[in-house]
Amino acid sequence: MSIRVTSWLESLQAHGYRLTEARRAVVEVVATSKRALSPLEVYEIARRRYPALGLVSVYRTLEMLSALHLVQRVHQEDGCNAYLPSLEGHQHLLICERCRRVEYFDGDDLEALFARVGEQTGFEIRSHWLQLFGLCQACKQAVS
Amino acid sequence: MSIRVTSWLESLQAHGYRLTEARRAVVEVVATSKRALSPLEVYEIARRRYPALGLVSVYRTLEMLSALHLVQRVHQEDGCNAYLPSLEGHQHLLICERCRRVEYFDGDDLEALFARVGEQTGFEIRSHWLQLFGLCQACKQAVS
DNA sequence: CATAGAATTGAAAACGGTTTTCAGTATGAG
DNA sequence: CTCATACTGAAAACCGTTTTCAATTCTATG
Ligand SMILES: [Mn+2]
Ligand SMILES: [Mn+2]
Ligand SMILES: [Zn+2]
Ligand SMILES: [Zn+2]
Repeated sequence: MSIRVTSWLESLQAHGYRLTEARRAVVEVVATSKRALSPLEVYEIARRRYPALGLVSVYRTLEMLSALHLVQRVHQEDGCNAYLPSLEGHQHLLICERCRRVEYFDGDDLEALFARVGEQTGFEIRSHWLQLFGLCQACKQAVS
Repeated sequence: MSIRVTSWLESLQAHGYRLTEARRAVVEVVATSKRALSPLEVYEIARRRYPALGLVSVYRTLEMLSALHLVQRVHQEDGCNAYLPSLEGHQHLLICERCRRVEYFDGDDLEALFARVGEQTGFEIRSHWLQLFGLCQACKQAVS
C-alpha cells in the first residue's frame, strides 16, 4: 500500500470522514496515478477493485480530496476535468499532450515580473498559474 | 466602429463566411470587450442590438473566431467558458478575480527555466501558459 | 459484541452548458 | 434580380455533473 494512499485515508479520517470501500477505491486510484484522470476514468479503474462503486461517489470523493488540497484539477486546451495528486506547497505542472503524464517542477523566479506587471497595470497580483505542455520521453519516441 | 470590429468582420469574409446581422452583433460585443465573457453573457449583451439573435449563433461565431485565432478561451478556477480577444502573437493574461477584467502582458523570460525542466524530465516542451490572477485597480478599492 | 443514529451509498432524476437537427430565411455571386 | 446555398433560431438531444432519496454501512457508545 502506497504511503500516499495511507496518508490520504488518514487525512480523510482526521477530518471526520468515514472510511468506506468506495472512498478507499477512489483514493487508491488517484493517489497512485502518474497522470491526470477524469472522474469517469477514475470510476472505470476503481471499479476493477470495487465493482459496486457508483460514479457519484467518485465525484464526492474528488471534491473532498480537493477541499483538503490533496488533489488539484488540471486545465488543458482539450478539457479541464482531470485530477492529479497535489504535492506539498506551490508547484507547477509539465503535462504530456499525448498521454497526460505529469511532472512537477518548481524554481520559477517570477517575482520581478509580477512586480513590474503589477506596477504597470495597477493590479494587486494574488496568484499565478504556470503550466508547460509537451511530449514526455516515451511519447516523443512514439510520435517520431 | 472599432478598428478591431472591422478587421474581424473582414477576416470572416476573407475566409468565405457571410456577413450576417447575428455575426455582426456577436463580433461587436466580443471585439470591444475588456473582460472575458461567457457565451451567455455575449448573448445577453448582443441581443440589446439585435434582439432576434439566438444563443446558438453565439456559439457558432465564437467557434469561428476561435479557429481564426481572433478570440481565446480563458481558464479560471471557477470556470473555463469565457472568451477574450486575442492580441497578435504570444502574450499572457492578468485577470481580475472579481470583475474578470483582463490585461495583457508579455516579457516573460522563461527560456532558461524551460531548458532546465526539459533536461531534467526528458520532455520536449512545446508550449506554456502563464496566467496571473488578482484584483484590478477598481476592484481593489471596492473590496477594501 | 450489540445497538442506534448519523454518515454514506448508488440509482435515478434533474440540471446547465453545449451541440445537433431541421425547416425556413437571408446572403451574395452571377 | 434570381437562385443556390450558407446561415438562422427553435427545439431536441447530448453529456458531464449535481441533487434527491430510500436503503445500507460506519462507528461511537454501552
Ligand atoms: Mn510559481
Ligand atoms: Mn510566454
Ligand atoms: Zn480550464
Ligand atoms: Zn476587477
